[in-house]
Parts: sequence; C-alpha cells; structure tokens
Amino acid sequence: MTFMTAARTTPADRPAMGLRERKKIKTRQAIRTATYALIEEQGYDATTIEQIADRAEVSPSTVFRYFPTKEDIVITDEWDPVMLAEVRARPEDESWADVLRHVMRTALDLSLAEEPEVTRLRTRLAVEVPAVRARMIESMSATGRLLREALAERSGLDPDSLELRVFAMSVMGGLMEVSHYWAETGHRDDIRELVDRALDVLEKGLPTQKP
Amino acid sequence: MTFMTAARTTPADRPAMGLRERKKIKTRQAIRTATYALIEEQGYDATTIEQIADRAEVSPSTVFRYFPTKEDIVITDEWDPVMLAEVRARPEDESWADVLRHVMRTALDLSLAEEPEVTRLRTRLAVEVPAVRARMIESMSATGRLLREALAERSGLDPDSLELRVFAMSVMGGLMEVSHYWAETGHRDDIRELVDRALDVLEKGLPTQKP
DNA sequence: CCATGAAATGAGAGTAGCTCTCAAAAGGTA
DNA sequence: TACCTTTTGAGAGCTACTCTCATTTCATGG
Repeated sequence: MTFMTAARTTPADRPAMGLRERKKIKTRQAIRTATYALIEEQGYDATTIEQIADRAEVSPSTVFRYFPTKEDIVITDEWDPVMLAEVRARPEDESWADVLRHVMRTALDLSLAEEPEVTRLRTRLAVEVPAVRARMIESMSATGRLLREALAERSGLDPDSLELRVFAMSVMGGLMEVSHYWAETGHRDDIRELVDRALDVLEKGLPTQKP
Repeated sequence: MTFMTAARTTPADRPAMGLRERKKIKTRQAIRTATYALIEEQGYDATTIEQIADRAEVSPSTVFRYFPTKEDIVITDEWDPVMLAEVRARPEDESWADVLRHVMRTALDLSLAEEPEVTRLRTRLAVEVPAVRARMIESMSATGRLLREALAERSGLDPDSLELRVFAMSVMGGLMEVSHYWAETGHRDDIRELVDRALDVLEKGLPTQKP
C-alpha cells in the first residue's frame, strides 16, 4: 500500500540499537525529508539527487546506498508486514471485503494521523509523475502477492492459482484507483469512505447495472 | 492491451501514402524489428539504443524521434481504437463480461496469428524487466480509461464516478495478471482460456469460497 | 584506553537513457 | 530546376545510476 506514509520507528526498538543503527535511521529520514521539501519547492523533475544529497548533508553515493532509485525515496513504505498481521488477526468467518475494509481503515488512520501531508504528496506525485506512479504500482503488485497469501489461507485455494492471482490483482487495481481518484479530486473526499465504496464495487459489482 | 502484438498497417492505406509516410512506417518497423532481435540475442538491459540504431540503420536521434523511451519500442500498440469499436459493436444487452470475453478473444486471435513470438516476448519482458512492466501497466491504465467510457455507455453510469473507475481498473488489473501468469508458466496454456477463467473470477468472484 | 576489524561514507570515474540545437539531406510542389 | 518543408544526423549536455577504492567512523576484546 504505497500511498500510505512510511511508518516511523516504534519507540520500542530505540534503546536496543547502537549508535550505528540509530545514525542510519536518521540519515534515511533526513534524505526523505530533504526530498519531500525540495519536491514541494521545485517539483519532482527539477529536484536532482545532488540537491537532495546537499540538503540531507550526505554524498550522492550515500543517497543511492539508502534508496535504489529516486522514486523509491518518495514511495518506500514498511506497511506490508503490519497489514499482513492485521489480516491474520481478523476472525475466520469474516468476508474478504470486510477484512480489507478493516485493514485498510487501520492503516489509513495511522498514516493520516502520522504524516498527512506526506500521504497526500505521495498520491499527488503518483498522478503527476509517471515514474513515481510506475514504481508505486510495482510495489503494489508486491502487496498483491501478500494479499494472495492471506486470501489463500482463508479460502483454502491455491495461492498460485490463476483465479486467486487474478482476484488479488483486481482488488489491488481497484484500490490503486481509489488513491488516484482521491488525488485527482484534490483530496477533497474522506479517503476511508472512498475505500469503502470501492470495496463495495469489488464485492458486489457495479451498482444499478442494467439486468 | 499492451501485451498484444502491434497491428501492422492495413493494406488499405498503403497506396494513398506518399514516399515520405511510407518511409516513416518502414523506419518505425525497422527499429522495432532490430530491437526485438537484439533483445532475443543479448537481453533487454544489454541492448543499447546505439546498437538498435546501428542495426536499424538510423541514428540514435531518430530512434528517440520515433519512440519516447526504450520501453516504448517494445510495448507500443495500436489496438485500443480497434477494441473500442469492437466493444461498441456488441449487442446492447450483453453482459460486460461477455463483451470483454468476445473482444479479448478477437484481439488475441489477431495478435497470435500475426506475430506469435513477439506477443510472447512482450509478456516475458513484462515479467522480467521492471521498466517494461511499468510502462506496460501505464498504457494499461490508458486502456482502462477507454474501457470506462465503453462501460459508461452501456451501464448509464457516470464514466468519472469512483465506482466505474474502480471497476474498470480492477478488470484491467485482473487481465494484466493473466498476461503475467501466462508468461511465468512459460506460455504453456492457451491464453484465450486463461482470459475466460479470469473473466469468470471478475464476474462471479472467487470459486468455492467459504460462505 | 587503545588496537584491530567491520561497516559506512565520500570522491570520482564511467555508462546509458534522454533532450536540445543546428546544419545537411531528402521529399514534395510549382 | 528552384524553392519550401519535413526528416535526419551529429554532437553537446544533463542526470540517474553503478562501481571501485581510499578514508573515516563505530564496535569490540584485551
């Protein structure tokens, strides 16, 4: 779910870490922050890795050591394991749509509470910058694989079957479109509500369809 | 539907064109042919624009004049208008799933008949090369917009509504996964059959789902 | 508290995709 | 043949990204 904000480090693992790891996290965050700021100021394309490195006070080499591509600086997230756990925690007899509804809401609430502007920036960039959108979809299909696993456990179907694969990707495609819609309409709507409506469509098909 | 083979020029418009336009088409085709050949020989990444230009006997500048990116040389297609017309030609009362079934079959038959190897190469590259996959999904969402239009006409729903957008993209996501599945399993299956199964899932949901 | 090893960083060179500009060549027209 | 337009090639330039190697920074055991 790349359009959500990246999770911060939980306070729990702070004391256990040495100086080294703490510095790494700080650097990572510095690069991201610098990138977001520069993009807000000048736009995505006009922002170069060199500028990012300068503002984050690291070398360009270091930027690439932390993020494989420029797009990844923007879209990387660490939510997948969280969401997978969330799925597993839902009751056995709940429908997949309700499971997703619940999981998405939890994730969105967290994300919007932590860094609402970043969440919005991300979705906006996904609409405006093809490369970012591409990378985002890419990571979405990774999430799709996880969703497949989860659905396989619940439905008893083979996770590698065409049916489950198609199903999972169609759900992801639909959810992706929600993020797009949200950004394109200027983030006016409540995205949680949009997600609910999308899941209705995915569950029950188009409304008021001709017989 | 980027995983299908690009349509050749129909014989009809051959005589009407001057030398200039005929040359352009030949150049375009030369670049594509050179690209496919080089990729088969050395792989996608190892193939540079310079090599492509050399083999196609044009300059690198010209390659970029014909195709905006390297990926586009591989995935560009001209099927969308054809498919849209095909959709419009289907009877009013046919379900969207049947419409898609029909249209997809027509397109696939054409594509497989004309250049089966290219069709396979494309789907394989979409699995193996992230950049190609990204570009392919990109063009898929353009097709998604067309599908939306078509579905709007049939259902009477607003083509810009969240519901229709989500629906169209979920269908495209599902169909995309078919292409992936096909390539990942070594093109062993009959893709027309895979498409049918996928549309069943999209229409009726997962089979044998727990109540 | 210091020496030794490991990990992180920076500097710099190199590749390739892609853009832009401008002059030469080829096609169309009268 | 002469003139205009379109297409092409040559080349310079930018930037994302990779790789290598020397230097610095942290961790650790004596």
